[in-house]
Amino acid sequence: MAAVDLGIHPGHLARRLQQAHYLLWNTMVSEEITSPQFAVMNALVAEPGLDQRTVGERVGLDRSTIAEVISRLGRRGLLTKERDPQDGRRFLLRLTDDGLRTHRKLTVRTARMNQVFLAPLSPGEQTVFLDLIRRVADAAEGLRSPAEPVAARH
Amino acid sequence: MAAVDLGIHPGHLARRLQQAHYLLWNTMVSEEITSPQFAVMNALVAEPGLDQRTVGERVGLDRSTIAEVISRLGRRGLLTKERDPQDGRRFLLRLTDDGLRTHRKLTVRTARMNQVFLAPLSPGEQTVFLDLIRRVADAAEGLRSPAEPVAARH
DNA sequence: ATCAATTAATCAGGGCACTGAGTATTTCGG
DNA sequence: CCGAAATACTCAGTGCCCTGATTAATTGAT
Repeated sequence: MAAVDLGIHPGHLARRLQQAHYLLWNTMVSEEITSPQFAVMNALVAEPGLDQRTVGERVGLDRSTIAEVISRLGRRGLLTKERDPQDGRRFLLRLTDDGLRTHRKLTVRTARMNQVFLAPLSPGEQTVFLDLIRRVADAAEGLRSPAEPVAARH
Repeated sequence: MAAVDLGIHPGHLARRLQQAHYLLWNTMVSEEITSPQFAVMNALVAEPGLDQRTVGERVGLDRSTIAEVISRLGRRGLLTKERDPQDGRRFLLRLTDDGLRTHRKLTVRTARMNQVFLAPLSPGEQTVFLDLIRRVADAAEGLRSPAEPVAARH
């Protein structure tokens, strides 16, 4: 019986946490717009005219995923995509009026959902919770690039 | 500027946490076997001969996803699937010798990965971290079924 | 000015996750 | 015993997530 207790495996718990969140989002926020889609819209509210790659960086989505998410948002008429006249490789992204309206509406619901989601924890625990997740996620993300050798250059 | 700070949104952090874990798993544990696949194998080490649905319940995967995961594990010869002679609807699942060997090998690497993953936190914080995630995930999962009325009867 | 690296975006391919609909088998009420 | 309800699994469809390869545009070094 070499089985392990997954209840103490952070990865397994992280997956279950995300699934729980997915479920709650779907019932309390929107069945149309997903959480990653909202994150992208939110980034464009903060900084209109960002290009695809940068948006992905802001919200933590890789190049392929961000392309799909943006294409879906575009199909629904929530954002526009136009070539950067300064740099023909980029597409500049902007929310439409509809996109702005949707973002505003979801912002309210999202706040409510967050309260429900964190309700099992005391206010103090909630703060700790967010802090701990952030620290673990940040640290692991830092491991991505094998510590660029500070570019000694020429 | 109605943009929100996603850094205090537990759902957004949960997604980033899971992505970070995915990355670390891929580099430190296995590029072949994924974390959900390991979870399924682990459930079958603990309880050989479980049916598909129950395995899904144990590891937190829905009926569709568990079917895919099991089909992949079967294709690689890590588990076998045979009809339950007692109940023709079920398939009983068992790890092969190869599956058992693989599980044993990954168990070691998984433990190492967990250490690295949680390294940014002090031992005390690690315990709190796991406890908080578990509580939030459990509570949200409890919201799934609209509170079965405790079946008073007969 | 030109050719080589770099960069933004796309495409192909594999895997996880959910819902709603459909099939086969078992169970239960009358 | 028999038909309805429940159960295990499958299938189709959508969306997120990653990697490796490709294409188009820009930048940089000779």
